[in-house]
Amino acid sequence: MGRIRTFTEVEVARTARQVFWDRGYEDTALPDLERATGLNRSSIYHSFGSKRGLFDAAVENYLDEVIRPRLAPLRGDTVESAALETYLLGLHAAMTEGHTALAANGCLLLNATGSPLGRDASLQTVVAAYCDDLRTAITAGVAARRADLDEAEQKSLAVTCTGLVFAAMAIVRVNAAAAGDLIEAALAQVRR
Amino acid sequence: MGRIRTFTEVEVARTARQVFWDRGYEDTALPDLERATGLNRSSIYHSFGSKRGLFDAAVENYLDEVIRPRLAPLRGDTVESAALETYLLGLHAAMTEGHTALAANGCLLLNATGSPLGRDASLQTVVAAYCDDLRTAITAGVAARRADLDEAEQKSLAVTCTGLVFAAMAIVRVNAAAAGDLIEAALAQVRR
DNA sequence: CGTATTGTGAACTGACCATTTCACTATAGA
DNA sequence: TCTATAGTGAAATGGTCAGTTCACAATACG
Repeated sequence: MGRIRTFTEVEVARTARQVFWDRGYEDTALPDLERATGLNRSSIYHSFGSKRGLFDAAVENYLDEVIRPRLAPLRGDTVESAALETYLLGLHAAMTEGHTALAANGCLLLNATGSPLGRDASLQTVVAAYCDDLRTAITAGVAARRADLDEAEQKSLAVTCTGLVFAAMAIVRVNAAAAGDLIEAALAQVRR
Repeated sequence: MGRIRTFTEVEVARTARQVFWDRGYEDTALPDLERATGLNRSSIYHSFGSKRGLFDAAVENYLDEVIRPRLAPLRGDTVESAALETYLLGLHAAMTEGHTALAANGCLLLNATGSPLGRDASLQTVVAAYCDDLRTAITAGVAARRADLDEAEQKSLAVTCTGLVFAAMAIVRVNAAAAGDLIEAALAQVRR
C-alpha cells in the first residue's frame, strides 16, 4: 500500500554531512541541501523537521562513519600495541598528503563550536562527549603502547596526546603544515 | 574649525572587540554594535566602512591588548627562565578560576576560524600569523627554561606546548576543566 | 555670526533565509 | 480501479540583516 521510499535517511544525512562539513552550518542554505541530496524542501522537512534536524542527523553520521571507525581499534578489550601509532599516522596522512575533507575543512564538530551554533547547549554537550570519547580512546592506546609507564604518567601522556590531536584538528584548515607538526609531536611522545 | 571628535577609534574598537568576542561575528548585529559603542550606524560606517571593517579593527585591538601583552615577557632579548611558566599559569588561572572572557568565550581568532568568516582568506592569514607568533614566543620560553635540552628537543617541546595551548583555547568554551588539564600537561612538560 | 566638521535619527533598499502550505504527480498494494 | 503513501514544484510568509541616504542637530574656530 502506497509508494515505496526512494531514499534512506542515512544516505541523505551522509550527503548533508559533506555539505555542512564543506560550508559550515550557517553558510549552507536550503537550496544547497536540496541540490546535494536531490530532495525537495518538502521532503527534507518531512523527514528531518528542520534544517537543524538535518544537521543533527549529519553530526550523528559524522560520528558513526568518520570518527568512530578511526577510534574503533583503540576501543576493544585488548588494544594492539601499535593501534595508537596507526591512528596518529592515519591522521597525519589525512592532514598532509591528500586533499581530504579533514585537511580542507577541519573537524565538523570543532568548527561548529566557534560558529553561532556553538552557543547552543545541546551541541556543546555533543562536542564535550566527543572530546571525552577521544580522550578515553587515546588513554587506552597509551596504556597498550606504554606499559612501561605508571598510571599517572600514562594519564598525563594521554592528555598531552589528546590535546595535540585536538589542536591539529582546530588549526588544520588554516595551516595544514602546523597541524602535521602537532601530530608528529604526538607520535614522538608516544614512541619515546 | 568644526566640531571635535567625541570618541577615538581605539575605544570603539575595544568595545566592539568585547561584543564580537561574546557573541561571535555573525551573531553580532549592527544594533548590538550601536548600543555597545553608543555610536550611530552612520558614525560607525563613516569611521570603519563596514561591519567587517570594525571587526578587523577589533581583531587588531585583540592582538594589541589581549594577546601581545601576555606574550611580551616571552619575546625580549633575554627571556626570564620563569617566563613560560608564568604565562601558562596565567592562562590556567584565566581558564579555571574567574569568569574571564577567555574561559567563557575561548579565543576570538580561533572561534572565527570555524565560523563562516573562517572561509575568508585574509582572516586565515591573520590566524596563521598569530599561530606563528605564539609558537615563536613559546619556543623562546622553552629555550630559556630548558637550556639542558638540545635544540631539536627544545623545538619538539615547543611544538607540544604550543599545541596544548591551542587545544585549550579551542575547547575551553565547551569544557573549561578539560582545558585546564591541557595547560597542566603543558606545565608538566616544561618543568620535568 | 558664518562656516566647516562631527554626529544623530530614522526611514528605506534589496537581499537572503527558514519555514509553511497546497495542489499536483507518482507508485505501490488490495 | 481505489486508496494510501511518497515525493514534487512553486509560491507565499514573515523575519532579519547589512548597508545607504539625507535632512537635521551640535559644536568648534575665525
